[in-house]
Amino acid sequence: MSTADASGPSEGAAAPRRGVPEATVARLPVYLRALHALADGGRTTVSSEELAEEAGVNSAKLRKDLSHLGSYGTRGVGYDVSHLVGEISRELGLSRHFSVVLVGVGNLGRALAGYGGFATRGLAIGALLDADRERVGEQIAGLTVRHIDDLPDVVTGISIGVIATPAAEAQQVCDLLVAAGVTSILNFAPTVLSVPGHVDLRKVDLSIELQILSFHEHRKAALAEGLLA
Amino acid sequence: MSTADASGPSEGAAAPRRGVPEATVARLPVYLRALHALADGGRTTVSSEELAEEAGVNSAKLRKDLSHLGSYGTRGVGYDVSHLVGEISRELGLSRHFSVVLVGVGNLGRALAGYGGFATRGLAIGALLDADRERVGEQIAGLTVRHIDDLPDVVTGISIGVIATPAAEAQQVCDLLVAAGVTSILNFAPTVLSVPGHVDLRKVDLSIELQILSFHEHRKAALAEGLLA
DNA sequence: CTGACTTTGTGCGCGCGTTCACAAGTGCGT
DNA sequence: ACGCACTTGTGAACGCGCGCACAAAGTCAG
Repeated sequence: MSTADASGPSEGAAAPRRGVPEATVARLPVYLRALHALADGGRTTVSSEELAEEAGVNSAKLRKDLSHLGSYGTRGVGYDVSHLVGEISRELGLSRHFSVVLVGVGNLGRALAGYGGFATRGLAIGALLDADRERVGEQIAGLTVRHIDDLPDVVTGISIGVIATPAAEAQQVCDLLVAAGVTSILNFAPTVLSVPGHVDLRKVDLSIELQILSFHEHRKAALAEGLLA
Repeated sequence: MSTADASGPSEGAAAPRRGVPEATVARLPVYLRALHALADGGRTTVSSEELAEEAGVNSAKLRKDLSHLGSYGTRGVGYDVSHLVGEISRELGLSRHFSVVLVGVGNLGRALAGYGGFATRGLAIGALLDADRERVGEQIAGLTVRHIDDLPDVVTGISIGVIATPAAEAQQVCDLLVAAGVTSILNFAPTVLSVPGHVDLRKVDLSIELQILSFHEHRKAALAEGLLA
């Protein structure tokens, strides 16, 4: 369960239940977005082929993914758009309307707070925190920034935390969140965090993504030079 | 090669050469960061066990990863920190000092431009573009924002593009980048982009990450309720 | 020089995820 | 009522990546 990477099961001991594969879970939000777009366009049903195209995946994969959360399609017809939206939302827990606490209101934090995609469906930022007294009291996206010292009071009933602080403070903030009862953390700080086993941790590292692209460019360039020689 | 997800090989036809696994490439930047930290701390050698701990991975995995880019360790001793930094940097193409063009200077774009992690080692933003005339001319992180119409002139010699625009404009911007010769794209807009086969595409989707955490919270909660019942 | 200790590099088995290909189910036209 | 066209759901094969466990290789003390 702990230290789950942006792409990896994690898993400790307990978990099975109805076992939806981690890889599938990671794609459900994409399907959901595509379905919303279709619904807004007035569509009521959609075939796996079409939806797969829209989501940028293989149609067989899509069907297998959906089959993991029950069979909600009709052979010969396809899937009912609004019904599928409901089922995926339920599976993702979006119908529970979890709140999120965001720590660190720098440029990235502001971007996240203002990010339409968050509030769009089911998830909403419930609190903003920062260590800088200058920022406390500021209004962002309809919320008032509070001081990090208020963290224990603020996170009552909130189980998801987002860390958008500098790397140096990330582990400390992480520990505070865990101590306050947060059990899922999304880390944007460029550091490896350690958390207790019962806490889910995901990371998004902007510079790593770029370095991976750099690698591919490097490889392409080396290949091209090799061909020239 | 096209439509590579944040976690998946991609692959079209050509590629082998010396074949470093995609999963390994994704971890190299993490090792690199840990190594820099060790070097700054004055360390000259490090064992796989130690470095693995620092990077949050299994030590066997670390050794296998490093073995993919040649054997640079000394049995009984460990790895030479600075030498390893050089080798990983070379493998990632960071010694080529690629420049990056960033399109979209909203909150997210600003965050990216100011992100220390970028410039840190080998990669630097070479140009900022935006469609909003209000923002053109503005100075951000030492660069002047230019208009998107200048894209063809600006990206000369730049092969990596970052898209931080709203979803609606992303595909259009993507096409412009590709037309201008960019062959690697990092997309932050919440949309599925399509690119020609020779272009590498990675995406970072903030809301998807949160929805995945929501799923895990949902599952934990359901499990707890199940135990109570 | 020898032997004990440390650490790397890797062969092997296992499980997950992807994909193909097809059987089974559904609606529509005649 | 019947068959045809369409689409789902899944069995099976394949390949990748992970982690264990160990042999090879090097260091250091005496």
